[in-house]
Amino acid sequence: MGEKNSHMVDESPLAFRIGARREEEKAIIERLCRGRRPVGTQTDLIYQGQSVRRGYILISGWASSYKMMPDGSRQIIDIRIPGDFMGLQSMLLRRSGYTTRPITDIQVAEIQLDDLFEVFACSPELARAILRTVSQDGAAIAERLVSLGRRTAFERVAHFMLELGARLALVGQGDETGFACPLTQYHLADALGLSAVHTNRIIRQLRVQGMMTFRDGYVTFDSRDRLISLVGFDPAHLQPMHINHP
Amino acid sequence: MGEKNSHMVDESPLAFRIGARREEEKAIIERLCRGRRPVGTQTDLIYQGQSVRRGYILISGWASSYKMMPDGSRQIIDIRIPGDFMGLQSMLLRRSGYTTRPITDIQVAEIQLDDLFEVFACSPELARAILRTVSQDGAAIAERLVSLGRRTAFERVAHFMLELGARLALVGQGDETGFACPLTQYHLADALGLSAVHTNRIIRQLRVQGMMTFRDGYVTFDSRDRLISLVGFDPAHLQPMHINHP
DNA sequence: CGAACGCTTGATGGCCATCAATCTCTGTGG
DNA sequence: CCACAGAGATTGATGGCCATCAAGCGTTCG
Repeated sequence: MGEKNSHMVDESPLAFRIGARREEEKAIIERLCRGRRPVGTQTDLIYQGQSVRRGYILISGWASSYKMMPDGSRQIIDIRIPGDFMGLQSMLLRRSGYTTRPITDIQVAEIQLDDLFEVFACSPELARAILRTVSQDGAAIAERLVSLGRRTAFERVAHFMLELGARLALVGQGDETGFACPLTQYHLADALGLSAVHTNRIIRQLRVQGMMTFRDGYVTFDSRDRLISLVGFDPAHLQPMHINHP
Repeated sequence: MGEKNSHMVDESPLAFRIGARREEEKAIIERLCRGRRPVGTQTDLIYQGQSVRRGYILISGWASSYKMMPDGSRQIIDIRIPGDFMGLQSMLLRRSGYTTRPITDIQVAEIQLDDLFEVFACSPELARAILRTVSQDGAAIAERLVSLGRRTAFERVAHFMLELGARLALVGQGDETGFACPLTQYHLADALGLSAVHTNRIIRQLRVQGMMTFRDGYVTFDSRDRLISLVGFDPAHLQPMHINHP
C-alpha cells in the first residue's frame, strides 16, 4: 500500500519516479526541490491567462489543471499527482491557457526555467529522465484525447481509473488492488467530458458488475484483470523507469 | 499566401517558426535538419507499438499521428505541419503509442536524441525556443482535449480550422483568409471525435452560414471575425515567437 | 439547525452515430 | 475510348448514448 512507501514519497516522489538511485542524482533533484511550500485548496497555482513564468514540482497531494468554458462548464486537462511537473507550459509560452488548482492541500517546489537548464547541463542522464516524465505526462493527455474521442462513458471511466492507479503505483501510492482517491464524481465528470449524473450511473454500473468500486475516497479494483481486458487497457506507456536502463 | 514565403518554408520551417534570425542559430538548425529525405503516403514513420528510438522534424508536407481502436475506428492525436517535431515520445519512452503516417508526400529530417542534447548544450536560447515549440504542440493537443470534452461538433470544427490556420500562418503557409488543406472529411472526423457523416453536415452548415468554406483542398474563412467570436476562439497560445524576445 | 457539498435516481429530450443510398471525380485496364 | 472500381462527398431516416432537468438523500460544518 501507500503506507510502507510513504517515506520515499515524502522525501522526493520525483526521484522515486525516475528511479534515481545514486546519491549524486538524488542530491541534484533534492536541490531542484529545495524551497518547498504548502498550498491550500483555495489558492490557484497558475491562473488561466496569467503570464508569470513559474513552474512547480508537486511533492505531495493532488491537483488539477483545467479550463473554464464561457458557459460555466469545465474541462479538466490533467490530474496531477506527486512527482508531476506543473506549469511547464506557462514557463515556456507567453501565457498559460489553464488554471492549476490543488484538489487536496499540497506541497510544491517552485522551480525556475534556469534551474532546469542547469540540471540539463550537469547531468544528461537526469535530463533525459526528466524529459521522459514530461513525455509520459503528454502521453497521458493524448490517451485521454483518445478516450474522449472514441470511447464510451463506461470505457472512459475504466481507463481513467486504471491509468490513475498505474501512475500512482509509479510513485509508490496504491497498487493493483486500489488506491486512495480524493476526487469527487464532479472531478471525474469534468476530466472525462461527461455529466456528473451520467458519471454516477457508470460508477454504479462498474460496481454492480463487480469490476470496480469508488466509495468514500477509495478506489478498489474488484476484478482488475477482467476490467482491463473488457475495456482494452494497455499500460505500455506507463512502464516504470530506471535511470541508465532506459 | 503561402507562395511568397515558400522559400523560407523549403529551407527551414523550424527556423522560421522559432524566429531564428542570426546566421549562427540558423546554422545550428540547419545542421539539425541535415539528411532530409522524402517519405511517401504509404509508409508509416512511426508505428504503434514500435520501440525504435527515432524522431523527425517535418520539413514539408502534412502528416498525422493517430491510434487505431480495436473496433477499427481511429482517433487522430495531432495533425503535423511543417516545422513540427514528430516522435519525441518514442525517442524518450519505451514504445510509441501511436502511428505517424504522412497525409501528403513529405520531407523529414531524422534526428537523434543526442543531436537535441547537443543543441541544448550549444545554445540555451535555441534550446528554450525548441522546448517552446514542443510546448505549443502540447498546448494544441490540450486544446483539442477541451474541444472533445466540452464543445459541440460545430464548435469543434470551427476551432480546429481556426487553429490550423493560425499554426500554418506561423510557418508562412496561408493567412487569415484561408489555407490549402489536404485533409479529407474523414481526417477531420477522426481528429474531432465525430463521424464523417456528421462532419459533412457541419461543414455544410458553416458554408451556408457564410462562415467558412472547405472545398477542393482549400479552406476559406468567409467571415473569420464573426466565426471567432461565435465559437470563442482564443489564439493566445499561438503567438509567433522571437528568439531573445520571449 | 440550516446551508453547502457530494451522491443518487427517475424522466425527458437532443445531439450525433449509424445505416443506407446516391453522386462526382479520378485513375486504371480492357 | 469506355467500363469499372475506388475514394471522397453528400443527403435522408432511424435510433441510442448521454445531457439536462428535477428531486431527494446523507454528511459536514459554521
